Amino acid sequence: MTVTVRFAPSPTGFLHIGGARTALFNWLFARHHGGTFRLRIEDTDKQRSTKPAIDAIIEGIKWLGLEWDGEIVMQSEQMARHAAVAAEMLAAGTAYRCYCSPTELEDMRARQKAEGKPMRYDGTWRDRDPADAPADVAPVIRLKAPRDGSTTIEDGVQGPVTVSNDQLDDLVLLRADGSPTYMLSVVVDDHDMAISHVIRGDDHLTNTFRQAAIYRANGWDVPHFSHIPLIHGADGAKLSKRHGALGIEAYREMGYLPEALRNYLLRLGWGHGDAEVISTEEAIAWFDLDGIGRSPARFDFAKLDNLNGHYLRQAENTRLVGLVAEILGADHPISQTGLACLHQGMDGLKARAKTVKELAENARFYVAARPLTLDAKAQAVATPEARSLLATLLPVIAAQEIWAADVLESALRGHAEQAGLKFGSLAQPLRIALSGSTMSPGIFDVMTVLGREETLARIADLAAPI
RNA sequence: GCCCUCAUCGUCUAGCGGCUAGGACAGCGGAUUCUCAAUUCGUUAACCGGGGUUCGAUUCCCCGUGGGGGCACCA
Repeated sequence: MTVTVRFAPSPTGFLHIGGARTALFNWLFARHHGGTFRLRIEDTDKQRSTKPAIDAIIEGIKWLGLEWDGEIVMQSEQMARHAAVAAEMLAAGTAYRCYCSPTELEDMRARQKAEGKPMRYDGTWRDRDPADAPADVAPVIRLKAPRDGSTTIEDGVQGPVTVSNDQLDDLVLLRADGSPTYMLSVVVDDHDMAISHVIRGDDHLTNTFRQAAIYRANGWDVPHFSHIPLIHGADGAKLSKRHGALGIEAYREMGYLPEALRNYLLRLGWGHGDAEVISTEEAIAWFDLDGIGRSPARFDFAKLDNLNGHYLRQAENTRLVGLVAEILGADHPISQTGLACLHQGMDGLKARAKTVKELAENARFYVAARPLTLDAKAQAVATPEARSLLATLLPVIAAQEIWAADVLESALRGHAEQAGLKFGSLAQPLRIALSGSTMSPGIFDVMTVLGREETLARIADLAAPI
């Protein structure tokens, strides 16, 4: 069987984390089966769809590395086709015109709610003579849905799910203004695009029964559905705008790597034995519907951080320098020597960061101009004693002919021993002189990266005058 | 209100009738160490409740409780 899947976001906002995971699962499923992954923008709601949202979604998908196949389908461009299908259904007798006004429908629902009955269209116009149609009311077109029996779908995640057909009403296919509803549009588009598997959020599960009725009314094959549970916030509440429902670009800005986010999202709601760190190749090889969990998962930044740190350590230095320079360069342009320092110091830097943002902050001292500003903790270390200690260290360091980490280390350890000092007691003053902070990569690596001249100058800046 | 659905450590999960209920993150303790990380060793911690079915239930069934979703001329 040819596998064709799609990701079909509606551009009424950014690409949020749940959507990103849905896209990822679809992409992996397609790649796993050597199938096709399509992108369709469901922009039929002209009021709420915006161009910036479309761009943000496309950018987000690209950033995540989920390349789609073929052209992007804009749902709004298919509206004439959707309307034509509605007309065919009318002609075939699988749909009918309904002249109920919105007020009548509201009253109907209010009455049903009061009586404790399910809120559904009662089928007033289903069998009524079209001759009774009021002349001044524009009708909607409704599906003539099956009323008896029940509908079962074999969901790839939830298993068989059955709903009694009396729970389903005659949904609107075409609005009074002639525009298609979402229910019609998705079904027609999925059929036209030959979608074989629909993998989407849980929130569509009960809609699936209505959609299945549209497929059947047209004699079309019903695709295989899989409904994945939604992602919740850390507190278990539904992800809302104020509850961490951030756009994917926010994660980039927070300093997460796309491969880390992919790995995290994959594990959130999908498992493969004990596998935790999963490469994209492995993900493609292993991904299956069976592994998708049935219960909603909470988003956990601590685990994302851990994974991100892992991928940061794996990442190419050149790439990281580029990302860091982008952040640091926003304040001041970075000099060539600064860039060189970032390159050379990156091994030491990336081992200590969880996010690109943190990496950039930790790297700042390499590109900072003298004299360095000491942070609060560093200031506490910069006592008069520490300053005079630095003064005594200066000639020892300056005397080194060979500027290399191991040479500097043995020189300073030797000096500490001679002076009867613990090595740690001179390491911290040196660290704050070199980096302005109480934590940094190893001081000998820092010295090597900064070079003799800059190292001596930074120490001299802080050393007590002799 | 009606319908659908879910339920294992704090979190993500493994388990698919018989296990000392496993792993990962976080936490805690130790080792290492020039700081912070990384690394490494160890450790705390879970089957929502009640009924069944069965020789035996985390696992199957029912009820309850709790969470989520849907019930539009939104998508």
